[in-house]
Amino acid sequence: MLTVKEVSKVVDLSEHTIRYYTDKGLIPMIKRDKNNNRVFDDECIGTLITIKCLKDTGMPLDEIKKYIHLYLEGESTFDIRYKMIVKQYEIAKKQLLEAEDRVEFLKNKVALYESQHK
Amino acid sequence: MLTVKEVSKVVDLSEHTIRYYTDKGLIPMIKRDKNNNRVFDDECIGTLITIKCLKDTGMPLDEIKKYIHLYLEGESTFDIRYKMIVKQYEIAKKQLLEAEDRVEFLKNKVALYESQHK
DNA sequence: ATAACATCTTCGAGTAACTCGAAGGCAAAT
DNA sequence: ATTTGCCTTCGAGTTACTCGAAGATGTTAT
Repeated sequence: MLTVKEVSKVVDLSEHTIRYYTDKGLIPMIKRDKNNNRVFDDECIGTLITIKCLKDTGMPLDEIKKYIHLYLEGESTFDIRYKMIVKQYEIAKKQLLEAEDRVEFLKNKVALYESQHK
Repeated sequence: MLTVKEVSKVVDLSEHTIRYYTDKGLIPMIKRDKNNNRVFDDECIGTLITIKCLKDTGMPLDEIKKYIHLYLEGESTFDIRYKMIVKQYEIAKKQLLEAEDRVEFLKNKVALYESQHK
């Protein structure tokens, strides 16, 4: 059972961002303790990790929210959720190629600078 | 010599975004034709490609602008420019690892969905 | 020649996803 | 008892787009 500050370290997102996500309804299973503080269990943390991955593949928060809620609806939403994940998987693979290109590009730039350094 | 529309296809950025960049001063060497239309030569396109790469490694537009202008100042700014590029190169390598992790994560999710599909 | 169309321009408003700081509540430590 | 530290909510500000409207200009069709 972790606090906002603790999960912010675990998932590497700012405390502000984590509160923003909970308030937007992206982690609907989150509970509060007797002092009204957010408490994160393993399910919440797993959800946050999924949110982060989907966000980083460019999925808008509204669509991520939809995915989480479809998941909570159960088996009947299997097909649509599967399609959503496959789509992001394709995007992730494309992003990987682009990341490789950027590394190449900057590696060449660095090499160029170093060749000019007398 | 290309128009906004043409470069938008070459570098895969929207026409709006390209105008936004020129108006922000990120492509200071850009010229206008007799009808006041933006015209992009090879140098402009090279600059745009560099801008896109730096932006995708998370550099803010203001800092990219600074880099471009330092470049135009010549040799005296060599060291600072070199440091800026090395920094983004390190970030690009980190992003590559993260992109790999996302592909792995989503690949596993897809596999999980497919194992449950009867 | 004139009308229609495409493509360019500027401008201002709107949006997503943070990002920050202030003001205040509660609980343990000195 | 008060200071420290972490939590809360709220509202404002920022970045980087993103969009659409209104208008100038140049090209093509009749």
